[in-house]
Amino acid sequence: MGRPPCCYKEKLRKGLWSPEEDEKLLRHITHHGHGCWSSVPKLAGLQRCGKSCRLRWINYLRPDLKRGAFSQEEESLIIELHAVLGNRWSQIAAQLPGRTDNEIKNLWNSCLKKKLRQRGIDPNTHKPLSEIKNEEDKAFDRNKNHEKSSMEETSKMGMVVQENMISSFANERYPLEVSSCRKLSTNNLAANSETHEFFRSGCFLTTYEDGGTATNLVGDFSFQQLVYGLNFGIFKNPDTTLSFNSIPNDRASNQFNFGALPSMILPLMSTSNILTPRRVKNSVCIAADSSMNSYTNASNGFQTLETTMMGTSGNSSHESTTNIELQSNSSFFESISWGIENCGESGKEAQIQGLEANPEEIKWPECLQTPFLLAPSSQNQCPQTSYGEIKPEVPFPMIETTMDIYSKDLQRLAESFGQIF
DNA sequence: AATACACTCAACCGCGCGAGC
DNA sequence: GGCTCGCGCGGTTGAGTGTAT
Repeated sequence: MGRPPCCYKEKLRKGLWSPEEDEKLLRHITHHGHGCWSSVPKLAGLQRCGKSCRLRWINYLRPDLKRGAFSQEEESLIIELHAVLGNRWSQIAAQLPGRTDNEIKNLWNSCLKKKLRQRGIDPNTHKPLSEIKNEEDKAFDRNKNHEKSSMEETSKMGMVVQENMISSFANERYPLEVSSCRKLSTNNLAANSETHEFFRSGCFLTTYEDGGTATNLVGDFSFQQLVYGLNFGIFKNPDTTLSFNSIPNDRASNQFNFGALPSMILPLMSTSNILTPRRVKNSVCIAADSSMNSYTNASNGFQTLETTMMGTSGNSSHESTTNIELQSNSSFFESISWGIENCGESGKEAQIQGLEANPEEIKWPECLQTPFLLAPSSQNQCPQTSYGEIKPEVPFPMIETTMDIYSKDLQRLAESFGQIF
């Protein structure tokens, strides 16, 4: 039990401040500073306690206060900071000039918490609400998927993964495993604002000796990351090497290795570019948690998959959201099921060479012959392109996509590691 | 128009902490 | 070391306002 409030000592006013009171307090502090708050009311001629005066000054009268609604940037920053600092409102407020802890706290409680929940994120832990459920699902899927083993399908799709190449981050390993490749049902995708999947992943920003750069995702791959990878592939440097969804570089040998998803992108990209090994100059790993929601656009039937990636490193944190809009296609969604082939080096080489030699002969699952449409969610006028019709020489829409934003944000994170790319 | 409900936000309250005695 | 006091923080409240029925 703390001390009784100072207001109990005397008969002091409580409640809302009148303009006259504001005027008195403002005039006093402007001329004399606040000094000892407990003496302010007496000196300013107010029937208030010092605590109340202090609060009124800090939250309302202070001249450097920023008025008006919070910007999107401010909201994002608050979410980022909250992920790191929790409910330390004063520390959060210190990062937002002109904003008070009280203001931020109110915004959080009335608005931001709700927004996060709508994204399927627990505002307290900043982890997806579905995490526990997903873990249960994964445990279930692990058993099922191991039974039916997707080796054959994996081979068809040219997916090659070496588990021992997977780097760890945050002192943990997130090995690729079949169980993480959860298949989504159409019903799930049709649900409104549902978090489908949560995956922990590492994100690598890599520069190559030939001057190229790449963003590699690694970790607990999922179907969503496949879509994520498509998003990367469509809009980011389509005519050069893309390792966005590859297994991370094997640092021991400084060798770039190939991942599970490029085969999905092959019809869109130059095969040789994707598969040509490149020597790594530098690479930084960023730990990240991600969640994905889908929304259905009733007017055009498009699914918007919204991926939110939250990364932390040291004292900094980050959140970015990527949207990709897909036209619903039940056969496509239902049929995607891919796994990992933990093959040896020779097997990998053979597959790579095979693909390089005869990229046209890649066997695609029947379902993937069904065209699906891609368009950036913010630009519905973007050409709707059947992936089967895309030719490498056709220029891709190079627009400021969310992926570009994402890259910038990753850059910020990378800089927090003290590395410049 | 009346009522209920939801939401925002200013302000209050309790408590922890550190300084001073 | 123990006590008092002031400051600052975070949780909570409740008046005011907006919106739906």
